[in-house]
Parts: sequence; structure tokens; C-alpha cells
Amino acid sequence: MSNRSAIDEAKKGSAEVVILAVIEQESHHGYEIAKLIELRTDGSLTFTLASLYATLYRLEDRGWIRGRWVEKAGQRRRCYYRITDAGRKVLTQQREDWSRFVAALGQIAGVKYA
Amino acid sequence: MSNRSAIDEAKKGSAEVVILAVIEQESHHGYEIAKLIELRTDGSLTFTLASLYATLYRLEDRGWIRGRWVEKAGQRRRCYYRITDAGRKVLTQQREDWSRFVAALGQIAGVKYA
DNA sequence: ATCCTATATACAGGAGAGCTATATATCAAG
DNA sequence: CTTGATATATAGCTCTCCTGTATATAGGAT
Repeated sequence: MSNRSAIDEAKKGSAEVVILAVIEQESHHGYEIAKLIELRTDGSLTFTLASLYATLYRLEDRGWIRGRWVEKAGQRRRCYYRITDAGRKVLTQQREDWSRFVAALGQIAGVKYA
Repeated sequence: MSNRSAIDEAKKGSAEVVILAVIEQESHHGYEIAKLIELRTDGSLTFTLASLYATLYRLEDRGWIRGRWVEKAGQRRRCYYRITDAGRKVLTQQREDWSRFVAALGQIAGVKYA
């Protein structure tokens, strides 16, 4: 109920490509991934932690990412995720799909890449 | 289940801005809107008729579009939708929201506007 | 010392958009 | 006269993200 901004709807389905891209170069744990998304998009794009963790489990189930538990003194246990070979292929494909979608949205709705 | 392409998820939430944009200049009926979307995006973006009609009813409920039934000899009855003043404001806002989202997706995930 | 915030993960229940499947009905073409 | 394109409509489902809640540790403030 429903002062939902369009961006709330826009981002649906984008969590996968975003997470895969964030851990493309180096592994990160869940909480860190959430913070990085917010930081790197200047707050334009955010996901709730509950939703983010759920997405991580889903991606791991599909074999696109792999988690590794790390316990250090003076720190809570953290699960670091890295991308798999299968995940890299999916990331490449999803970048193409999103790019095509964005182009279509520009054509049909006049949405410009600012 | 689930050879869903990323574009299937991407487009979630985009129907509103797309429909509003299609009827921005001139009114169209539902079936025609569906065909125009497919045509103008070279088939990149499509919506099922069931989903499109449901979205039209939703937009009308919100007062963003207005339907007018037209019956002509030699034609099935058609409901032509035009955008309302409220709809134009929403369209402007949604274009901004989507633009911001696309910019964020470029920053965080390297998705480029082809 | 104790409270509060940030850190860190986890799960149950629900909302909402688009999907498939199905139904109805008209018109043009073969 | 059957098929396909046109045109609208509804029921039920899936999937993703949401809110709300729970647990637990570290560090700073009162």
C-alpha cells in the first residue's frame, strides 16, 4: 500500500545482476554487499537485508555463487560469497539482457540513461 | 520454473511507464497498445494481453488513464484509453525514477545503455 | 555497569506484478 | 465453414521483494 515509487518496482529482478557484479572481482559477505550497493549507487538502489540474504541463498542454490564461513576473534561469524564460473556466465548474459531492456525502455518510453 | 531470462524479471514494474508513454500523444485501445509495444521495441519488450488488460484497469482505477468505449459497424467493440492530467504527472515522475534506476544499474553492475 | 547503535545472519508471512490457461466474440481469408 | 487475427475478460499461479521478528556480538556513550 502504495506510495511505492516506480523505482521500487523497477528494481525487481535486478538484485541478481547487482549481487553478481558486486562480487565479480572480490568476495564479500552479505551485510557488506548491502552496504556496497547503497554506497556505490549513492543511495539510489537499496535492498533490505532480509531480501538480500534470501537472494544470496537462492543464488547459491543455483550454483552461481559460493559461500565460505569465516570466524575471527573480535568479530561475528561472516559468510563470504564469491562468484562461480557458472555465475560469471550468468552475469554476462544478464548484463546483455538488462542492456537490451534499457534500450527498449528508451525507445518506447523515452527513458534516458542519465 | 525457470529458464526465465533476466528480461522477464527486468520488465516487472515497467508496464506502467510504458503504457503511459504509448498513449501520451494519442489514445489507443488495449490490443493496439500491446502490438505497439512489441513493434516499437523490435520485439525486445512484450506483455501478455491478460497482464496488459489488468494493468490498464489498475491505471484507470488510479485515475491515470481514462477509457472510452467505441462501437463501430464491422468492428468489435474497443475501449480507447487516453492519459489524464494526473497520468501525465505520474509519467514525468516515473521517467525520472527509471532514469535514476538505470544510472544506478550502470554504476553498480556495469549495465550500459546500448 | 548498562544502554544504544552498528554489525551480522535468519525466517515467517504477505504484497504485488506479470504469467498461463481459459472463455467469449467478431471479422477476413482460404 | 474452418482457421487465424482481432479484442476483451477472469481465475489461479509464480516469483521477487517487502515488513516484522528473532538472535547475537562489538564498541561507544551516559
